[in-house]
Amino acid sequence: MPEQKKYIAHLDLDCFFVSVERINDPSLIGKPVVVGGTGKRGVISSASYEARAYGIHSAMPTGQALDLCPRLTVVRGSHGEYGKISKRLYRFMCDYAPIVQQASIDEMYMDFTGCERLYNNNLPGLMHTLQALVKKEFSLPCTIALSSNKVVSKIATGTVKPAGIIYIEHGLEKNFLSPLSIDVIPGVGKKTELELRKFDINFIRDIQKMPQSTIETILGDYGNYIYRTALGIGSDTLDVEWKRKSISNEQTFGKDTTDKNELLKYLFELSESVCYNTRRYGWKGKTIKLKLRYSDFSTITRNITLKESTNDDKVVFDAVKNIFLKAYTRKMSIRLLGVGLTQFSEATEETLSMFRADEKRTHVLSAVDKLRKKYGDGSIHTGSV
DNA sequence: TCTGGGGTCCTAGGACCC
DNA sequence: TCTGGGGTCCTAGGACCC
Repeated sequence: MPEQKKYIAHLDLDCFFVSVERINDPSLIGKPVVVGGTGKRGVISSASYEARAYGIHSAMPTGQALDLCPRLTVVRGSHGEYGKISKRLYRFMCDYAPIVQQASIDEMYMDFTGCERLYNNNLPGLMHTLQALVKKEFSLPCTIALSSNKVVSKIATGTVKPAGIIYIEHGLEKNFLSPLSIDVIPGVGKKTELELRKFDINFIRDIQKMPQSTIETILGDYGNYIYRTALGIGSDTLDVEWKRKSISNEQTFGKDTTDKNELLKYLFELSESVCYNTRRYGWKGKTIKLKLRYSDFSTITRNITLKESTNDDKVVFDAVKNIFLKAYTRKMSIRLLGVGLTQFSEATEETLSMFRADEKRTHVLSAVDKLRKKYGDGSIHTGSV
């Protein structure tokens, strides 16, 4: 029996956050609009195509975007809603594809291998149907690509956005990729792009033409991945069992500060919210991470691994406070602090009730969590510094 | 109006153990 | 005893993605 042909689709929602806001407020349709921070230090997280025409893109400071387009509409956005819609769309697609992988809040892969006959030997036609269904059922525009593997499909959606459909036939992957710029390869960011351009490598065809060893000399082991991608070779296996590996919370202040008491107060709140989220998963973390960004944007991180995993606000705060006081050495104001938890284990009933004192504290914490759920996040704290 | 917030993965060095 | 070699865990930093 000949090897089965793989059919991997990549679906990408077009300027997802903006599209959702346009459902809530149709007056935004057709206008340059962005979702992002409206404050002094805000940045863009999603830009409509009308806004992109002005050179506006995600991660750009909002102020800069307003300079480029003074009539730009900036919407704060409702991130909880985006996650819910994303989940609904995932479940919707599970009715059409036997395997679906949620790749991010606005992207998914679908494996249609073996479904050719089910869809009348017309999978490209199915892509059009799905696109129309997403528009009809979710009022969201999207782009879909179909090819033999994930990375080719992902690159392909990027070439036909927004509202595009593209099908790369088996065997034509290399031809399709050859005229494209190197920076469309997922994983090639600013640094790698610059490094490759130094060697006059500007298009994927430049990589296709060179021996694999050359690119490996430039990029090390990473060159192997880049080389294979350039040839159109990539994974055709979907990862459906993704598990979160860290939970963190960070905050950039409205104004930089050197006030230690104020900074400790922030660390306390960050510790609280990280622990709250960790408890919601029923997990405990063993490694606690502190992130500190000075006003000159230089950033340091400090870790500490505990003997026992925890999701207790006080334990995390005490550890974070400790490493913060040691790490804050420069006489410079701070613009951001972050707290994170990793190395998770399940917080089993057994471990939760190992000690009486612990148990008592767990009761207090779950009572606090209930109140939080009822009255919102900022309503209650378990103490203060 | 200079630069958010949530993540993942990789590297490299040091500690420590056998 | 002028000092190997793996393996694993931990830490710090950095590139990258959405």
